[in-house]
Amino acid sequence: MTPPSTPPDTLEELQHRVNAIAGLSLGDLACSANIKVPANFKKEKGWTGQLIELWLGASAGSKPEQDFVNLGIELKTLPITTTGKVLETTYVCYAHLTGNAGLNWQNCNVRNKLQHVLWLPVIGQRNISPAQRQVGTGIFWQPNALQEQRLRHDWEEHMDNIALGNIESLSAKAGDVLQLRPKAADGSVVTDATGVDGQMIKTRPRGFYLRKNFTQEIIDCAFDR
DNA sequence: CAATGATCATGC
DNA sequence: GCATGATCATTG
Repeated sequence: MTPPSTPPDTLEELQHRVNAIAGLSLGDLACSANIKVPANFKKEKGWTGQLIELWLGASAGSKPEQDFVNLGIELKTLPITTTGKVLETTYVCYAHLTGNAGLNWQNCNVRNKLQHVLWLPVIGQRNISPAQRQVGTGIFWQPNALQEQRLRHDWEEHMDNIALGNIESLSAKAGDVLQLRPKAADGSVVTDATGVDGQMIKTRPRGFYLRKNFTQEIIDCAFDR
């Protein structure tokens, strides 16, 4: 088995690719693709995601759009335990801290990405080596009305705070399902933002993240629990 | 011991 | 620096 060289043309094709790697370990997938598996993810934290992208034929790159643009689907790997518990929060996208006038929930990047996502659970327990971690069954998900409402509520609250110059007092504690956290190579990276008095300030870049309770709910629902 | 805040790799 | 892929590790 080798990784596909083209993106999937249809949802069915994508589903087949997902089914083909379900149950396999990251070691199997890396070996078949001639890639070396890191001993741990202290470095190369995005390794799993990039390996799965390769196997599903996702268009690589850092473009702010879905992984499968033609299908309108976003791919997310989700680290879980063998008993199905979500281990980490999920990065959604970069948060712009200025120039957000005219941006609303309907046209924002968060909604655009979460409109239709393919969740791929992967064992992520640290006591299981990366090579041995198994890929689970893919879950095609679209937010229901209530889920979208909760996401929208948190998103609007965060965006209001950003616009009002409260970015420095915003912590990851805000938001029931969607949080704002630092997102940068290290603490030296800064970007423009609006300060409390409306002046331009420099602050650490932020990103939107999905809380664990939210993603847990998605997989529980998918496994009918 | 979960969650927040920090950090790693890569390609512009 | 921005944006993608995320997990690490200190701390409350």
